[in-house]
Amino acid sequence: MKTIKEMYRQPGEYFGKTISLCGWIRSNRNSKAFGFIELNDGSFFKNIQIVFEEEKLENYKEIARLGVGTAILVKGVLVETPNAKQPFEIKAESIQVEGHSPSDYPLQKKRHSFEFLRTIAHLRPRTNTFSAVFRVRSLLSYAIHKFFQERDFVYVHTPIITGSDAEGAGEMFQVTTFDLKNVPVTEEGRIDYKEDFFGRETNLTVSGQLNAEAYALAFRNVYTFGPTFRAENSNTARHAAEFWMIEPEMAFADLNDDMILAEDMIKYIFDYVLQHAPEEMEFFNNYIDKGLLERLDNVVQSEFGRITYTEAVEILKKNNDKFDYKVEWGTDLQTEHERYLTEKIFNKPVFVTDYPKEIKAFYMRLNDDGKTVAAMDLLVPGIGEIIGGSQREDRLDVLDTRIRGLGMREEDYWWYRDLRKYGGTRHAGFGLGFERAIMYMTGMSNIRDVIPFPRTPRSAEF
RNA sequence: UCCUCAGUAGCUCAAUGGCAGAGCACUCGGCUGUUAACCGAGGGGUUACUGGUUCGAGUCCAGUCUGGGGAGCCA
Repeated sequence: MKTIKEMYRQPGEYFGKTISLCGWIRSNRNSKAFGFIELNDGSFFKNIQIVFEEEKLENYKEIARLGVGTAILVKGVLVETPNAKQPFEIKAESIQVEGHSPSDYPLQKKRHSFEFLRTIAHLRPRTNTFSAVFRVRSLLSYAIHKFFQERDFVYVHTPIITGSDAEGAGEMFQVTTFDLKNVPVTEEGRIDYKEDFFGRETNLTVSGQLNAEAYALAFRNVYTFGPTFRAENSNTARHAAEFWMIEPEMAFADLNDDMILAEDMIKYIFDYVLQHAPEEMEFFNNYIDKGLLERLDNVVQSEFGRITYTEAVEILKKNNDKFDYKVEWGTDLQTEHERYLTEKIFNKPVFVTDYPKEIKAFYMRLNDDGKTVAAMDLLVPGIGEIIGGSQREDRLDVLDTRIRGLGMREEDYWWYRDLRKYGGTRHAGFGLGFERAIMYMTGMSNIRDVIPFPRTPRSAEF
């Protein structure tokens, strides 16, 4: 059994030879005595054309009637077709049906809306677009591991179930074995979590960062790559309740090292996919986003922009008449401001650094000005924030002041504080939204279309 | 959660308050090199749901549900 990918990659090896292929019919056109089947076997983005003739097949009439989606086994000879649209085709000697596809098969050999395809998430990987998206997702995933492994980063599996609501970052999904119709309560009438499975309140993780820091302070350079959960009622094209995140963490590194790593990583993984999925990338460029390849080439070759929050505010304030929300130092940048920076001012990815401490998380390192923290966001055209990172606060007394100032309890962070107490050092890391990277890479504009079975508010059908 | 737009055949969409329509798909027939093949015929509807206005509602009004786009939160 051969694959269609082998035909396309080394056609010369197979010309004139009889080969077997199995796959699914994408289209079937025929006339009285001959017909053409577009076959896709999942090994490759493109299809191969099967020519079948009445005089060669005893089951010609049956084959001519087969619908889109039918699984078949084909034996035939690969021949060159220099004057046709396709480079070669299979002259069938026999075609056997493996699985029929009745006429109510929802996929047609024409364009469907992404909205409709989301309602048939189990069938949409059989379409061109989703075939390309999910092969790129796989390659991008591999490229990320390759990038970090080549640099001797240690891959750490941080927990999915967590006992800390660490960052206070958004709503969390609670994990419990309680019978929700009969929850144990204490004498004071509160929920008695001591009776729950873990003996405490637990949730699905919103970030592996705090755990990754512990391993960075042992292995120096580490990364996590796994699922993350946010129970926010976010209804946008860029948010999902379950998504994947890559979180590198480096000891003996500052914010500048962090940005260098982020830039190197983005360039490396994009370049890897461009080289290993040329057919898919060309498809995206032609049918999803016309300027895609040009923009990605620009990303791989250009230096990312860098600007401090304070400088960005100065620029944006001069253009305040263009914005619905006026910019003022101390407020967080709105989407419209971020897009203006990355799309109009820089026209390429840009790091914005050193945000006011009030609008950033407690673990970010306080700068010498006492007003800002060593944080960085990487903004990219079309998507917005794709990476958020920082140098971590490694001075225990400063960290404690921050924790208390935010009304949090030091004892809840006892092990995190231990990392500063015993051999603490400067360290930094960031979080890359994996799906946002895929969106940027493919031009797909909705996060629901780059996750195989997406989970969003009111939606977990598959 | 807020703002906004939409929901009509399997899909993509038309239809001035007055007979429910087209293209594609599907079924049947035809066709000797097709490329989302082509030609002919046919079947296919609780107009998202509930209520209201009206002689008459796909169309107007109210509510609900679902989806898209935008915002917030963020990755």
